Amino acid sequence: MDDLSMFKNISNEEIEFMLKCFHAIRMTFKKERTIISSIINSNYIGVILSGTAHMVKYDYKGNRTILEKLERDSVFGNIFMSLGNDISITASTDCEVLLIEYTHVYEQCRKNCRCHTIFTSNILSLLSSKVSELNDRLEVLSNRSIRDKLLSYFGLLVKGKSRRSFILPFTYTELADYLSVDRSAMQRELKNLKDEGFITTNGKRITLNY
Amino acid sequence: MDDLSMFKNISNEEIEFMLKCFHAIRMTFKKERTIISSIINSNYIGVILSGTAHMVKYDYKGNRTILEKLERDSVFGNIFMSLGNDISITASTDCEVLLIEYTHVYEQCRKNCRCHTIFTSNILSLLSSKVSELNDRLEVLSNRSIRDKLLSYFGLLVKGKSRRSFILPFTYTELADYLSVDRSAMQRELKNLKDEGFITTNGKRITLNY
DNA sequence: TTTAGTGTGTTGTTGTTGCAACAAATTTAC
DNA sequence: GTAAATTTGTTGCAACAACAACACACTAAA
Repeated sequence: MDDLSMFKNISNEEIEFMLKCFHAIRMTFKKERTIISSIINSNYIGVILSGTAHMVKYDYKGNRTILEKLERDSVFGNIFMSLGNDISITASTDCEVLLIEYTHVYEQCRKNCRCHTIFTSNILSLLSSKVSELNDRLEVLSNRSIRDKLLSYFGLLVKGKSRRSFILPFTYTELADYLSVDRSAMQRELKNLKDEGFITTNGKRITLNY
Repeated sequence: MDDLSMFKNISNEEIEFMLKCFHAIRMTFKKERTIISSIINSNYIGVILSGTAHMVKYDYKGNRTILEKLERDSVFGNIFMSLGNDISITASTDCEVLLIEYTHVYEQCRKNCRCHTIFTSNILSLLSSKVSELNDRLEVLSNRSIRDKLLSYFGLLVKGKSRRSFILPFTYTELADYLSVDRSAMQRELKNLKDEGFITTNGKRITLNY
């Protein structure tokens, strides 16, 4: 349990104590079952303990978009993403989740435990990474052309790395979704980038030559 | 001072005490001056006390994107937005800001003051709203056409309001930047929407007829 | 092993968007 | 109150991207 980001630097004994204090709920969900109901979604913060789940969105046409893939350690709840009627979280395999009421995140109880302070600080860190992630995506999407979106995204993937090469963490179809562009148009642009020598690809391995 | 979101539920005396404890810095900036320097940006969280500022990004072609408009109570800093070389915060009028070191947000000092706990909780709230805001912007930008971007953005502006009418919080030039589209193309699309009867405009007041 | 499902790669066509350029209106500065 | 700067509104044109449609590769299931 102490390997979860939200419990970082908290001992297992302390965690056990906190979870009791928080009246945390442990639930299991069968594959394909909906984890988030509107009741839960307004008051709880959840973390996946085992299995995988998808955060999905249905648009007005009924098209399903996977907003996020959740696995052990992934956190969800209204603080991280305003979950409206159109968004839900569904178990993609059998999975186990831990649910904690918001109140405990926002307010320290009287006891003023050391672990609670750390817990809050951990949630703060998680939220901060979330913001960073969203900002990255925004930076990519704010490019006007597919070419610039691709280059901007590739730039993020090699940022801070020594080699200007990386393995795409998506299928190409998913990449098009992430960039919010037409897949075939993206494919065409990738081809152009290859032909012009800007990039070299080998399956999902992409190398930037600039 | 106690009207600022980050100091919500904290008395002015406590605030004064905290600011001393935090070694908070108060600075003023003349119009058009850059507020964020790389030194400040890595270690501080800032809040605008008076005046207005813009968080802007320039891409390699020189296109300007307004990432955010900042006014009294707006908070900025790396937890809220990874500020790179291409992003800066510029005073759009003379303004005054308060700067607090990160350390104080993440870590409680020994004293374990009530106000510090509340302060952290307030920052948590702010971050959470930030996430929500970014998600909104992402939803807008993930639309593939200018028309859908506009309609999606207008939809957000009337969400929860009784009247399907609002005053645009931007100039039209700024709106184009916000949507990451060409201004003239956006203007053309607005004209189409008007001609087709979807919207009615009167200066910056826009009414949705659907 | 066949079949269904999904991902990849490609192309023609059509509608949309970015760009450049300009005039008119409005705001801001002096 | 006038000049300067910015915003708004328009248009033609060229470039671009979405869409649709298809073939092929690969994977998983029956």
